[in-house]
Amino acid sequence: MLPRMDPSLENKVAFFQQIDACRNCDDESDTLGIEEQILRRECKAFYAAASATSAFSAASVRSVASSVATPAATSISASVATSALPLPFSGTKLPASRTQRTASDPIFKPQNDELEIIAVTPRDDRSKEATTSSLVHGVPVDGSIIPETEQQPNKKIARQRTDLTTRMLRSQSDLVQSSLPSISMPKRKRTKPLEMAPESEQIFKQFHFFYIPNDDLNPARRMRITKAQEHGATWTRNSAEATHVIVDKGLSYDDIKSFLSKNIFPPSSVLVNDQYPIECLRRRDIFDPNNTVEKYQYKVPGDPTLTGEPVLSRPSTQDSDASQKVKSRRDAQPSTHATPDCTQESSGLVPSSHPEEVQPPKLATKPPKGRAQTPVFLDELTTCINAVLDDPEKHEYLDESDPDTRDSEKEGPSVKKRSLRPRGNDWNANFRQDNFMCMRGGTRDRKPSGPNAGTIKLLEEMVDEHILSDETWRVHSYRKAVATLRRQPKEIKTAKEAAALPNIGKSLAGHIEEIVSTGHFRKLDEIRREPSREALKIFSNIYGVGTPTARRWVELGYRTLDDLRTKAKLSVNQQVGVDRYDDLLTRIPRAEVKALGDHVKDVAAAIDSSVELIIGGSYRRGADTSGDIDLLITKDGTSETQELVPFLDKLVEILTKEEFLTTALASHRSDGGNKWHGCCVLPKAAFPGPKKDYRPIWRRIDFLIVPQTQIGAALIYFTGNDLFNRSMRLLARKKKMKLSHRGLYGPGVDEGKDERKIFEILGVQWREPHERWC
DNA sequence: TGGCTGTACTG
DNA sequence: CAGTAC
DNA sequence: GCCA
DNA sequence: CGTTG
DNA sequence: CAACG
Repeated sequence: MLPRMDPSLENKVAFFQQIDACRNCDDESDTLGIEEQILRRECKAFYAAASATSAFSAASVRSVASSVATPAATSISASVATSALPLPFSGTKLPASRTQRTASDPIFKPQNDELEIIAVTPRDDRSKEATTSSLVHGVPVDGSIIPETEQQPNKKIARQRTDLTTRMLRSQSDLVQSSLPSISMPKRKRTKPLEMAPESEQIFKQFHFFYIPNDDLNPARRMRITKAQEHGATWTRNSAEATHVIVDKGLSYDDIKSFLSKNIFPPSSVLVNDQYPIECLRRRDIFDPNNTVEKYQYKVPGDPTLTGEPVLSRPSTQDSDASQKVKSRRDAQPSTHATPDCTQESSGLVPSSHPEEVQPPKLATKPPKGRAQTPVFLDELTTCINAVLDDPEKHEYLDESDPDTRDSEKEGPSVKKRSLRPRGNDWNANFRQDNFMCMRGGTRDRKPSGPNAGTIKLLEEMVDEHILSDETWRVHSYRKAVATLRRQPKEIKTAKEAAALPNIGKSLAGHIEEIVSTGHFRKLDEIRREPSREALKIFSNIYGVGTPTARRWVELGYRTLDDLRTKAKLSVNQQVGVDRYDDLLTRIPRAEVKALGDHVKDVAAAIDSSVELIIGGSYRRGADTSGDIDLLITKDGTSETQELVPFLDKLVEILTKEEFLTTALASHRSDGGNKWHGCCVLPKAAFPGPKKDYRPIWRRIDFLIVPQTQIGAALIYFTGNDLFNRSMRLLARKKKMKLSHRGLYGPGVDEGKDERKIFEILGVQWREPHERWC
């Protein structure tokens, strides 16, 4: 084990960093009055989140990437990733393993940037650095940093909360970037060694950032500050010299207004939220936060200038616009209701708490704005969806390369405002509109109609064939193309027309034309003619059977389910899949999903009335039938999955005893078991009609226990749909963050509790569950 | 030419 | 790890 | 299969 | 046989 | 599960 671990070195490094960060969370001494409370609050939250979380891992990223590629070629990297995976404990048992988990868990948190840095750093420096840094704080750093290839997560790494006695008050000078491109890397204590970015990326040079709270006690904030410094920014504590006032996420204008009024900020200073610097880095450009496509994405919630001005009012403009000045407008504002409802959806930032609506939400949300017409924002989700399955053009702003950008450094401290290309796009509006259309169909399926219904149907059939052929990426492309086609208001008849659309290339365009003109899709017909195709299809519909297995069986000469029953060796899950083949393929009427969910809720309430159950999946999106039932189980005040394990065990035990649950399909394995997969049947008692007609139909049901700190991310994940999730994740990644069912992570970002905030951070306009069909 | 979502269990 | 599922 |  | 991938 | 120690 030890020797092999080398590959996970990065993770280890990151792990230590995190521990370090956590440790510092406890740090309290502070001097800044107003922020003090805020700070503490934040630290606490972060600490909890950090310990409960585990999703941010480069390893997993790699793993995913590799899994996508050719199986053979990727095995190595994949294995590496796997080996580094900390298991999120299992639910049911193994208290022992838990200890280990605690230690390994944090490994997940590494941030991209850090890993990169580490990767480049020479080993020698590392150890040296580590030592140094530990001294810096006068705090014994737990197990030296990554000694060598040796250490294993195994070693007990106690997450000690050393009271940070040594809360160093950094002097301004310390804060300012050390001009020396330190050789060492900020592995452990990054107090001083800043890993300065290349000259070309010193986009913040000449800028003085003033943070609120203005300290680096919060690990997340510290990370952001460090990042900024590495890119040339100066961290100032002198409000008078601030060029940018960066307000932490979670703080609204109201929270800071008094602070603003008590200090003097230059009129030219810019008030932005913590996302702004991050975005600047991503774009490598100091853009105008007031004039971006994302509109108020970088403003502080409640900022009077936010509500006050119509979105378009100030086109590009220069600093002239007083709107972003921090200065004195503090007086006027509060009145401007903090809830900029109409102005921008971005207002979403509003701390409005939503315990999470449990079901398809109240209609209220929809009504917004009369200015709906404004093509103005395409929120990024739209963007991301487009990214994933649509329009290419609106991506431009994501460009990374840009030699041009940096040259213009000379400008004064004034903010350089560069408007991003305003994208004109009506089609975007169309897109949105269409999307709605889809949904609206209402409870019913929204597919029957549509100008391209015929074409879509054949293409979807082809998708199925490609699935059987295990042509993953082709399937992906077809799906995206279908999604594009689905939202076209007019019928696409020629290849040329088709090819002009996003996600439809030469090949598919040709197919489309063929379908439209001949009414047939030869390729499809051919494939279907293949003998054994039928068996292949039957087999891969078995739960627990994928195309490889199905194909193998076909090669072995099997053709029917009976063949399998008598001749094939079936895994436990596959046995269930075969035995209950028809049941599990039968769609579940919405009413039954609800009935099943209600039953579980009743039982759950009897065990612990404070536990909350939410039916996710397509049901939450408003589907009239579902393929299975997803139940998210959470409880107020929980921050770790473990806390709900006992409950889940009990729930399953009872439901099994009363024969609601008929079989378990998965859930165990050592640790990290946060879910239970199995089958259930509607209780006879609940069956409408004569008992004699009652035929229990086995349904797939999944329970997922989620600490409250991750419920938002979990909801997003388990609400889907697929394309929607992929879009979100892709977008997150483009923004150097990572989204998983546990939360959204990235430099300075760690959000899992609030579904809306995740949308916000990603710059995606909020969408109700029923609007998430892509 | 390489990427295309991200995580966890099974055998 | 390959395969499968969500 | 599409895209950057 | 238990672990690892 | 297959490979490994």
